[in-house]
Amino acid sequence: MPRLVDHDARRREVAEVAARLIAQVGVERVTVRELAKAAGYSTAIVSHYFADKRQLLLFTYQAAAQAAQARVDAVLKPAPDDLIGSIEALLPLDEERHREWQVWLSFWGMAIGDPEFAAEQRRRVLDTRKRIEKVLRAMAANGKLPADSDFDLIARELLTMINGLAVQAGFDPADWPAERQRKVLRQFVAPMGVKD
Amino acid sequence: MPRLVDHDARRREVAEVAARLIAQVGVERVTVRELAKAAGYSTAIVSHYFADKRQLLLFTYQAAAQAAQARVDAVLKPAPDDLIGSIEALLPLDEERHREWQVWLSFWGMAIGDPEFAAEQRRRVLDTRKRIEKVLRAMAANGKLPADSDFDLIARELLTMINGLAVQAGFDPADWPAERQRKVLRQFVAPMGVKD
Amino acid sequence: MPRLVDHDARRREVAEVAARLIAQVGVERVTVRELAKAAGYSTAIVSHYFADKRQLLLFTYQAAAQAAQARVDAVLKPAPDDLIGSIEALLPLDEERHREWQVWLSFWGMAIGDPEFAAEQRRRVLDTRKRIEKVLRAMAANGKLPADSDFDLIARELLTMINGLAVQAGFDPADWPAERQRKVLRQFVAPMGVKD
Amino acid sequence: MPRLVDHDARRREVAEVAARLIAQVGVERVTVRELAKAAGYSTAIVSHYFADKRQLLLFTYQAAAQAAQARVDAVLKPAPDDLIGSIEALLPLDEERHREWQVWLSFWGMAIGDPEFAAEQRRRVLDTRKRIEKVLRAMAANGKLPADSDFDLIARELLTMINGLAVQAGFDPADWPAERQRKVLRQFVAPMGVKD
DNA sequence: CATGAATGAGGCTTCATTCAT
DNA sequence: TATGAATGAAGCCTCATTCAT
Repeated sequence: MPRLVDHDARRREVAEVAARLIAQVGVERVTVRELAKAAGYSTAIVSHYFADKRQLLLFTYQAAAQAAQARVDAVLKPAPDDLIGSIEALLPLDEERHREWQVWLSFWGMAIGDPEFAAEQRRRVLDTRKRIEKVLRAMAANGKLPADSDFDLIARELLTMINGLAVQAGFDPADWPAERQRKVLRQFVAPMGVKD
Repeated sequence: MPRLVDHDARRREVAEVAARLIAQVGVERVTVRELAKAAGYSTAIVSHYFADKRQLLLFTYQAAAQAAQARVDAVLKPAPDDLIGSIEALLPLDEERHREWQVWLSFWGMAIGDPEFAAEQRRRVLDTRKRIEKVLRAMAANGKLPADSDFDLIARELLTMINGLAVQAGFDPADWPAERQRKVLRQFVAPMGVKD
Repeated sequence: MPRLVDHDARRREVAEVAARLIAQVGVERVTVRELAKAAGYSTAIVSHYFADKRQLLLFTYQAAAQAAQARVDAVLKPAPDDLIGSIEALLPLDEERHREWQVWLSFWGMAIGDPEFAAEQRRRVLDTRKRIEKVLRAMAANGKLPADSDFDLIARELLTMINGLAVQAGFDPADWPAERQRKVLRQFVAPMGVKD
Repeated sequence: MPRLVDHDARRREVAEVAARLIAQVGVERVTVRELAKAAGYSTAIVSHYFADKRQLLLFTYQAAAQAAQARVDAVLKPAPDDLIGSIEALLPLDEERHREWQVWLSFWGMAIGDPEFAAEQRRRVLDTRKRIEKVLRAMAANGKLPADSDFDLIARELLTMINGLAVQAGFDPADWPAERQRKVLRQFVAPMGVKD
């Protein structure tokens, strides 16, 4: 009987290596050879677990998105109205999340001129916005936000800020230490009329 | 007597074509051949006017940045404290500026893993922020803003918003018509205590 | 006690599947993976039952040759001088034999540049010619053919015709229905002075 | 001004090298690298002059077909009813034509499973048959053949013989010296009632 | 100044084969 | 006996760059 391998686990493993590489050199400069070397396999490993290099990248993108979501969910599970917490789970406040944003930024570049990745990006933005909106509604239910707020608009503003912060911190982390990011975040949230 | 050619004009011309191509297919998928064809020159055009493909791209980046700056300057010259106007000169409110942001987004992808382009990006962000700060100070001088405002912080917030809006509008222009962008912009600016 | 497997039967089974595949896609495009899938085994099937992919193909070639011979023998057993019958047993008159010729044609292509397969092909031609010659001598013995005929030459002519027909019918079966093949066959045989 | 090159001549040159290689190792084992080496160019030469390796092979096939036709035409121009001559122009009677048939045989193998090459093969067969038929009609016009002959059928028989001879001579040239091929040819033509 | 020809490096992918289980 | 995992070699192709003209 042959050695059996958890196919999905191996895919995630490869995708994880890919993400690390992307953060370092950019999606478009990730080569199968480099990836294989970094993962400790031969170049054929990619074709073994993915139909295509493209499929690997798509999977990597989605895996990264899921990881980010999971982080947010972990915050919201005990406190479904923890707006600040769920946003901070997304911001590049530490090394790990900084690296994650490097990956997003790189994928954005790829999405220009690649309709499928652009669509994926749109999907993710929409999804994140809906989650933020849900948090806002939970806040309203708890009296932390006026019930007649324009939840969609506020969610858009918040996501706008998140993306904007991430872009800047992504390219200039030294100029955007966690404290400064949090300060801007508070500044944005303050005028929303949030009550504690 | 050799035919004289305006070297710099030719460089700008090529960069303009490059920018158009980048917006369509992404920086990393722009090939010298495609560029030459689009520009109506031979493939040797790059080596002729630029040391390198890389230099061409860098020049393209800088040229695009200058064009954006010029647009802002045109607004500020008659009205140095026109905050909304100068910001709107940057947002992807119409087809042309949308295309310009596609170029930025694409360059961001390239900047991941390319220190020189990342530095260029940092430079540009800093520069833009300084310009916004200058507008804010002009506003303060005209009594439109409290004199003790944290100009740096506000400029950061505004640029954060600009980048955030551009990312989202860049990938989903249908979801971000000019009016919606302006609405978010006003929403951001309102709590700043701007007086007219 | 290990499960006993009829090694040879398994080899023939695999070769049969290989022949089917060859007729569809050509020898050179038959992959072990595809073959394994079609046969319902794992990719290691080849190494198990054959030293090599090459040996598998050689075996397939020989098995196909034997099948054709068996068909001829079945005709000649009851009637050793049935020239027309034995030739028709070789011609691509129906779907099955058409498929068989696809296999031969494909192997011919492989034989170019492959001395071993070329030798195999020569062997088969020689063998078939000898069998035809034997039929001719049987005919002579039965008074159906002048005893002083040049049996070798006639056999060569007949095999020439068989191969020629098969090539054309192989690539254009619609243009070579059984009837037309038989017509040409009769036309060739007629001047030989065959008596019934 | 750049060095100009006769594009078509270069294509024919490359195709000629390809044909030589095909006769040696078989179409499917011709690699771009080997071809480039044999032609004295870099591997990029193929993509330079052909869209594809496949296109190169198709071109090679067609170029070889044209060369064969030209040889036949050269015979028929001064003597449009020279049946034997035009057929001999096709048979593998010398080294050059033997090599040419190696190429055909190899392409046949490729045509199995490749509809486009199979169609090309059908086209060529049909074309050659029509040319033979034309010769037959010229013969009839000159009283060398009964006017009511079944020209189509005779042409089919002759082409059948040509192909059959070529296959056998192709794989066993030692067994098929020119004289033997001619002998079979005469044997075939004799019963047709040709008058000189 | 400008070009088309030609290159060499390197990318992705496919495939027969080997190996531990 | 039989398997799925994994490999390394090799294939085709693309591309930025160089060079003679």
